[in-house]
Amino acid sequence: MRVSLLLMDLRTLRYFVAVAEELHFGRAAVRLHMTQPPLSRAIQQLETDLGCTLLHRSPSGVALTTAGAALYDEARTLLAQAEHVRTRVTAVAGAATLTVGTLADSAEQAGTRLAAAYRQRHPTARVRIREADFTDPTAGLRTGLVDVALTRAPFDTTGITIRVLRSDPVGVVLRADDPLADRESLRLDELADRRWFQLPEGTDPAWRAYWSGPPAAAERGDGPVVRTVHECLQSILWDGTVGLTSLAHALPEGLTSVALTDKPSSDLVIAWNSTDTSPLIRSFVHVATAVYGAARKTT
Amino acid sequence: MRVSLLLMDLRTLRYFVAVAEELHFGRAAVRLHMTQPPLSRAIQQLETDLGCTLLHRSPSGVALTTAGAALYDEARTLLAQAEHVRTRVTAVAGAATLTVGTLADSAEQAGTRLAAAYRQRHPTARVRIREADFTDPTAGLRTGLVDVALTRAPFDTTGITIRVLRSDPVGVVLRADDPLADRESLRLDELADRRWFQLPEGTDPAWRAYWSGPPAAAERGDGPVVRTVHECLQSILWDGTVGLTSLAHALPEGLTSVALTDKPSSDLVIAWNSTDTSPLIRSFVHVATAVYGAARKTT
DNA sequence: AGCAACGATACCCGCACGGTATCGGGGCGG
DNA sequence: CCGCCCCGATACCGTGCGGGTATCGTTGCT
Repeated sequence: MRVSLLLMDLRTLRYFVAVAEELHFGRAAVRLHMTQPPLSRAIQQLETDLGCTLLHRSPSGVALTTAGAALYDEARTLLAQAEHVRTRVTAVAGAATLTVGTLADSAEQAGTRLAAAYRQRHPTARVRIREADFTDPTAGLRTGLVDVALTRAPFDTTGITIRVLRSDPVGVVLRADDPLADRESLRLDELADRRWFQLPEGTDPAWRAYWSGPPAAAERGDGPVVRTVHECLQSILWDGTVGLTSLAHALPEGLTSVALTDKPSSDLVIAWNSTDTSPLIRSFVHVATAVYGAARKTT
Repeated sequence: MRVSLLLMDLRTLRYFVAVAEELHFGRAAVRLHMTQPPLSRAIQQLETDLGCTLLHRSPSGVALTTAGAALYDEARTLLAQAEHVRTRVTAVAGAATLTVGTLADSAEQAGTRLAAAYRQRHPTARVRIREADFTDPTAGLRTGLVDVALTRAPFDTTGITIRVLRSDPVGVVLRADDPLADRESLRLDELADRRWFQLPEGTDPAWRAYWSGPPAAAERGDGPVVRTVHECLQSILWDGTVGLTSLAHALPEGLTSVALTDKPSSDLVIAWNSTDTSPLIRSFVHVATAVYGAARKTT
């Protein structure tokens, strides 16, 4: 029968406060980052809920009724107290620390937006960043060095839960004066005879296989073993090695990237230990999926 | 991008308070008139929102963390203050009066449930009931005697907005010793030669036509003119007249009703002047549609 | 070991919230 | 005086979330 009917929640009160201060639905809607019609409706519902008129409407504007003025005062203090509750509780919870592992430049610019958004929501939490090199695609998740990792698939996910944040096409990085540097796109096997990066032995096999160039080159194993982005770029510049990269990156002078037609895209993922259900991690994942688009959960 | 993410609304806090007091998700869910799974989820979301664990879960029960205990105190006071806001604002609005018109027994038992639910939501509002007779299907809406009417369609709805609350089959009322009283169902024309009630001249034509029996009888106009339920019943008992009624009613001793196969159902409606948008009326309509099932709006 | 209790998870559905498009009506200028 | 404009209200639509049912995993007790 649905008789709850309690519409006076904090969201609606925030709406009303905005309208009461702007005395104009359109401007209030802008301030609330929404459009005018649902705001009008929300205020109407609030009025029917309380059973009294809060605003005098006229085509030239809006004025508060006495009840509206009363609600404005009450609502402001209530909202302030609600914020107070947040800070109080998180203060009692103490300064928790969340350690985020990133794989080289996986996070790039969005990572800073992510950290900013997260710090805004959890001002008391400490966020430590630990940047990993190519020896560990989990960036320290398994060893417990970090709580959550921004990294790139694929790697062994037993015991680890990941969420795909984005899927980037992958290309090959060449010196700008390479004969193939001007091509629109390439196939992997066109570069099978080049020297390709190798990842260090002992790293995750799936991950090593994905990033180590074409199978033939990986088999030969005549390329340099790289651990950092810097090593990759230097070796390309110095001895003409080639290597894979996500095409979203900016490259230094003297290097270009060419799209590959036969290499599956690389997933930027956020990962955490499946057994670790701390709210800070949940919240971080939540913010991350919000900052990037929608995402699907796996493993 | 959806970055609002402010889950700490009053509803969620009510949930948490219930769990904190019961220390048991199942019992808390019962108290909240819901089931356990969405409650678990809501608390989880609250924890990720605040970024700290509020409850220690174990298969044998639940315990508050220090943060949980803090939130419990804060939340209780905040909820109390929220209720305070309600009462404060409605008090400032003053004791408004809502006059409800009912058409004879249209409201019947559900009417009392409606009034109870409405009084519970608006303790300060005065509700006056004005019972109308059959001379006015709007029960005083047009003349401004009432703000809102519980009545029966059809009638002229220009300038009036109605919502159908329910649709009742209509039957004919007979003396229990009438030769046709034992029939399972009847057609209207089987009773065309009887004397039928007539409604007073000058009432709404559509309404008069609907309730005045078969066209032939209405044409003859040889039945008594009735204004009240009492008059109807008395005239059936005394001189064998017959009349229409919604089959939902209980009838006094000595009378029975028989279903009619060729009479369209009668709509129980709630009606108000279209120009009258007072929140009290909106709220009353809202409660009414909740008390009866879902409903559709017309005119 | 088996069972019972309890919270968590998976999955589904209806609705409410927020969006776009449009209306109505009062004020003001040409 | 008519037409345009401003502003709030309404209509309608799509989607995400809050609720539901069914089931699982774990733990403790018998």
